[in-house]
Amino acid sequence: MRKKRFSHANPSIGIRDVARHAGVSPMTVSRALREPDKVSAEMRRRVEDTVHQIGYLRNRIAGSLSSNRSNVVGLILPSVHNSLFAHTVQGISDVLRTSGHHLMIADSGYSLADEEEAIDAFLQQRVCGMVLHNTKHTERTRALIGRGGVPVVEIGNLTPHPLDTTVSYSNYEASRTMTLHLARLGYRRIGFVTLPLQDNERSIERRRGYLAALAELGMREDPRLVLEMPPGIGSGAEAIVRLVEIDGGLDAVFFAGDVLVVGAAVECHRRGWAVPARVAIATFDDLDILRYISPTITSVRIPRYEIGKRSAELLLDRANGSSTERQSVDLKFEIIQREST
Amino acid sequence: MRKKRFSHANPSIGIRDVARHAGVSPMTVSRALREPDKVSAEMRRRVEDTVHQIGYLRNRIAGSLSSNRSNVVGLILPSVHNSLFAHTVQGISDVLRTSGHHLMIADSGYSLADEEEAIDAFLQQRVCGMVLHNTKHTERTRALIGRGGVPVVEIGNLTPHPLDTTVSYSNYEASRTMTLHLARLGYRRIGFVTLPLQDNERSIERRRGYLAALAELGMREDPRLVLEMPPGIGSGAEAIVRLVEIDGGLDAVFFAGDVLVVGAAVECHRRGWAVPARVAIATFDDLDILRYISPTITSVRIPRYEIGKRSAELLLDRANGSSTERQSVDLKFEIIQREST
DNA sequence: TTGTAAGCGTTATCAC
DNA sequence: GTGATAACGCTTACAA
Repeated sequence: MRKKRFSHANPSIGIRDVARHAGVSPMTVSRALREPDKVSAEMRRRVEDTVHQIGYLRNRIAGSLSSNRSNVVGLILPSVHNSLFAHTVQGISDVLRTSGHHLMIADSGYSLADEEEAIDAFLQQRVCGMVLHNTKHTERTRALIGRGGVPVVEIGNLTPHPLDTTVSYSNYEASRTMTLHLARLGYRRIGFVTLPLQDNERSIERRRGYLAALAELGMREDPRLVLEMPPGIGSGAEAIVRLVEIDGGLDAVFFAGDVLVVGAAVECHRRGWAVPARVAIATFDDLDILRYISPTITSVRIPRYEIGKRSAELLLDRANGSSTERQSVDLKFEIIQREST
Repeated sequence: MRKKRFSHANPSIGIRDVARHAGVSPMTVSRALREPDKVSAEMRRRVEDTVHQIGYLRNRIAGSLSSNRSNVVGLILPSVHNSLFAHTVQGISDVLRTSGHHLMIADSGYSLADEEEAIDAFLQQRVCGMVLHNTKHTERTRALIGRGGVPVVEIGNLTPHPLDTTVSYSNYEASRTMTLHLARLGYRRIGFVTLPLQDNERSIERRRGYLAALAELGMREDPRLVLEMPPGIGSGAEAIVRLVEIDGGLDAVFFAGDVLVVGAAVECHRRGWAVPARVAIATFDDLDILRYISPTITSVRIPRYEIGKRSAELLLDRANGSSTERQSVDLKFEIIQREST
């Protein structure tokens, strides 16, 4: 016997209502909606008609509980705000949409503790998989994911010890390669501007790549030529001025990310410093604008959309059990040589 | 008698396990976790300890089904990719995080049909509210929302006939005001570059505002001075060239959104067209970069972060029943006068 | 303050 | 191909 509960404000139309109206069992309705092939053509039509008639809306919450499966993927970004991630999110979103999945986004505010909290929350929501931009995590995060039984893809860096699967590129190699590229072009005193290093494996790896290149080249590392700056256009402008003023011999600066280089380019223009004659500049992240401003700016191109796409694909493969192996997919990078170097 | 289902791969730890270990009833565990105040201090501690010990993870799916409440908000954007939305998403995200809610994002690809599909999906997921950027919708979308019983906030335009609540600014007024501003500065032949108008109330309203201003000023509307262009930097460059070449008397161009104006600025610089002497330029959306490039660019400033924040706040008020009235909140805009005009 | 019983709306299982 | 039944893991309502 079913009792009515008073609390439910929304006595919404359920699968049994559809069943009653169509004169079939709830189970048949459920089948007709989820696996139309396992139901006779006529039955399918009858159910679909009834659904439209009475305006039935499937309850995925109930479905998920019953089937112990969900169609929601969680994504954790250092910052929702940062437009660099937009391409990656689009890649993920595009894949999920075509397979009937949904995307939940949280930001970790560049803090490992916040990431942990977000992961905990996602696990409580029983997401079917997670994409993490970070590759550094708290102990408890690793523990949670370890026993969570939920597939995870890390995308910020091709880390040597992934939690599970990783789809990315090597920040170390990209940074090293660009530095070598600058040296090959003849630059001898190369400055480096990094984003905050705290808890950020990507920044740390980029700096490591820069230093490795210097070592290979037999160039002496000079701490005064390495600046740690917050993100932002103004930050890049400030950085180029400080570097040039510290060292008259400086002939190139590599900006390790964000829009720093845009500020630098503008500032050079403003001060009449010829680029690349007076100082060459290069950057990570092939922002659209780099191709348009004058001089056009040399950069590392990262396949951000592709990273989103592939990571979502692999995640879904793992989530539906069609693949069980952990992978490390290296999507590489390119050096785009332009006028600024 | 409870039968075991064979299908469940993850015989995860449930609330009854916690209850057993702690020597209390499941109900008490539930209370201790959701409403700690309604439980004795000692009981609270005992439950919390047990939770940590056995590694229990709340199942929100089950909770939502049972309570007929959810803590997930759905957001539908024309394009996830577009970085202009980043501020708004951040505003929403910040509010949701502090109140224990989650954000699900879908994109409608600038198509009303896709928006409808996304809304249908969100409703199936039983979101507790939705934020829509679009203000134009299909019939069925309106019907779905009408009977959905789920609060909705529209944010793209302060539309006169909102589905429910709206938090935005008037695209019409902003565009009109900027056009009047240009006229007041002495410009007499003002071109207008709009983003695609198809199904986009924002673009349509902006053009309407421009035309209204011309009428007020007694300036004749010239269809050749109105260009509809796709978004993108290159698009803006192309537009300025076409407009200047069409009409030698043109003395200003108002770019109605996106990064169009950046392309225009760069192109003017490249061709040696003095800004604003040869042609003045202005735009919607106070992108960071507009303050840095030379000349700095006049723009409409829209409180994007604030729109996200306020819309999330109102949505939650509606969702938890603490407010039942539909509102139209006008967050206004500002004209930022800079060197380009 | 704590416990008991019933049910949230669906799906897995197994029988027909 | 279709249906009956028992869960899924939690919360509501009410009793103690």
